[in-house]
Amino acid sequence: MRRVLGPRFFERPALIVARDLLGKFLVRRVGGKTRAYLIIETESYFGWRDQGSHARRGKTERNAPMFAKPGTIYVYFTYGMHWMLNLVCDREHFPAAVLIRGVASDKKHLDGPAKLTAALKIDKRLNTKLLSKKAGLWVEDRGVRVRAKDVARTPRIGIPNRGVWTEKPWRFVLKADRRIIDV
DNA sequence: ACGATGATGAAC
DNA sequence: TTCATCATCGTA
Repeated sequence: MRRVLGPRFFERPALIVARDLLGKFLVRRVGGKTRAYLIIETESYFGWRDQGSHARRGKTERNAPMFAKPGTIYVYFTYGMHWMLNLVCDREHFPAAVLIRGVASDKKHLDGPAKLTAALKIDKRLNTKLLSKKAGLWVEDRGVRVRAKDVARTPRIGIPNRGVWTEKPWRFVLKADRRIIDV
């Protein structure tokens, strides 16, 4: 079973999409080579009120892709060094996205949002594009069933001093991914 | 545990 | 103009 996920998958609340992305595959085609990576860690960012989100102060030049159609790729540069990959969710004009924080292949374990973008050669050239084979980046459902007991939820990383928004358990981690990869 | 990295947007 | 940020690596 191999199904490319389209806008309909992403046209749901970011919290739902973040959970549902665990066990799906992020597929990258670059230089004629295609590689698939199991998504093992995500975080959701939801609406204007979310004080952990780039959209917390409204639309800006940088965060504009968050307001675009679901399935849009939002890549931003931070700390002067790192590219972050986000997949836009929910309806158009509502700022919501899922940050992809970790992926794994049979060879590599890319734990950390900047590690995976470096390894997959993801940078601003993908920003604002729709996930698609044409863009060279898409998501596939390959039939992996993720059970509730294999999912850990924690507060999001790197969001200090934001009150209740710091505590929201909006980070999702797939446990025991090694077992799933070996299947 | 801390400094370097050096884009972006907001606070001052 | 200065500061914090959805981090990581090297050095201590």
